[in-house]
Amino acid sequence: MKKKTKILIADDHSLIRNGLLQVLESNSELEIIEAENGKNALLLIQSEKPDIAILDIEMPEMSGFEVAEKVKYQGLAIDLIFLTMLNDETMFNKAMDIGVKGYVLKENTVSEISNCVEKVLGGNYYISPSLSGFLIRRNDNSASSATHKSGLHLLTASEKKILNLVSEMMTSQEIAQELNISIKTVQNHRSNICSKLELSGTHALLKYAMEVTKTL
Amino acid sequence: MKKKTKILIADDHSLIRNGLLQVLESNSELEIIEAENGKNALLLIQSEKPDIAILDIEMPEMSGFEVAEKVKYQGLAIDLIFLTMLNDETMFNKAMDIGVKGYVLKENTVSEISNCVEKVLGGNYYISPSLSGFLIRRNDNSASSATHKSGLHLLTASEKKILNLVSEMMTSQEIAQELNISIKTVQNHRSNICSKLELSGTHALLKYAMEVTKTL
DNA sequence: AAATATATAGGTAATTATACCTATGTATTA
DNA sequence: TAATACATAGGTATAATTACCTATATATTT
Repeated sequence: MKKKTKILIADDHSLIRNGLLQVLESNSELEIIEAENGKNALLLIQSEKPDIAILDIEMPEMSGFEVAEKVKYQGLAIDLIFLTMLNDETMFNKAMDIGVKGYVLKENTVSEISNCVEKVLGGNYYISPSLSGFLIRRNDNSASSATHKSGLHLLTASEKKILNLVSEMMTSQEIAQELNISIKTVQNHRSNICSKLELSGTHALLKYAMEVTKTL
Repeated sequence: MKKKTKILIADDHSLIRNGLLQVLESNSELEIIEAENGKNALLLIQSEKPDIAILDIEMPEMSGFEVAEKVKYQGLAIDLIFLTMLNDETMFNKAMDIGVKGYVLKENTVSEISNCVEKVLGGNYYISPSLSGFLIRRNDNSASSATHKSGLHLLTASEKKILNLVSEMMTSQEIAQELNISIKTVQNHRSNICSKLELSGTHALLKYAMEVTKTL
């Protein structure tokens, strides 16, 4: 008796889980297990050792991305597929960096999911066509000399520390007190970050800081 | 031969439509038709005259809410159920005002949908328990004058509109251009919102606006 | 030893946000 | 009719952010 391919579906929306189950169950080669949050997904990956995990990125307890990080860190032999509502380029790049094999948007058709699963089972990648722009841009960038989208690599340790506090909407005055340094130092760091990242405008830095940190 | 109850499912995500179909088809009393956007939903409501329409609010071409407005305006005999990702209190109140009979969050369980359909078919309302807070607050408002947690109820229509734009980190200047009004008007609205909500501090309003909108 | 990067701190100016005012026209309510 | 709420717009003041400077001490690299 041939061993079935085991697939984990992790999504907090039972409606979505149901839909996926429906699509995937039509292939009798597959054994399907489910998790309703990231924490359980990780536990099931560890105990049930599925071949593939389809992870919703936006989940309670632990995000799909966090699950992926831990899975990769622990060196578990599993292929990961991200399923998400948001076509966020930063998240997409982070997913590619971490070695995710499939990336599908929920707004795509049902058949995309089964295509994706088949491709990944065959050892290939599958990226939603809607995201091909991200993929092209990504290749262009790694070909030339590494212009990160986030630009975080350009920043020094102090600048990153301050960027974090900025992302929490702290004023320069508050940051200065927090770090026991002069407000002028904080202002200079902020200004330097802005010029390094080529940010200009009233709340450009705050906007950037929140965008960068919100997906972490 | 008894006439079947006809239900329209309108959602742009085929995954969701599939899930709903699965749940509702287990009841053989129901005849189900589908629409993948608001425009087609309205056309099908007019031509097929279903008894109930389950409308996704966030749809291309025409939102579920717009469909509901037109349906009510035309006096069509149909009960409406909103199915949405976002637990937006403003939208919820607008839905109740317009006479929507059911309001279910996609994050709720599948069984909620069938519960909801049954209740509405029986002539009752069905609101997701997750939204009971909205409902209570709504009742409190019409009765006494309660203190909302978010305080959004204290704001006028213009103030809410501006709060939304603030949450997108737009400057007063940008908001003024967007709305074709004076920057002073915008600044005054911002200031008034701050005092109404008892916000004080440098970016208090921005912080509040982002917190309120991020959980929707 | 010289050059470079970094953290620190000060100066100045322009723009913005908040915090107070006043005031007018309109619409609704008592 | 009088009172109230609201959207609009202006004035003034303070604090904050961004955008430019300069400058010093320390550590690292060449």
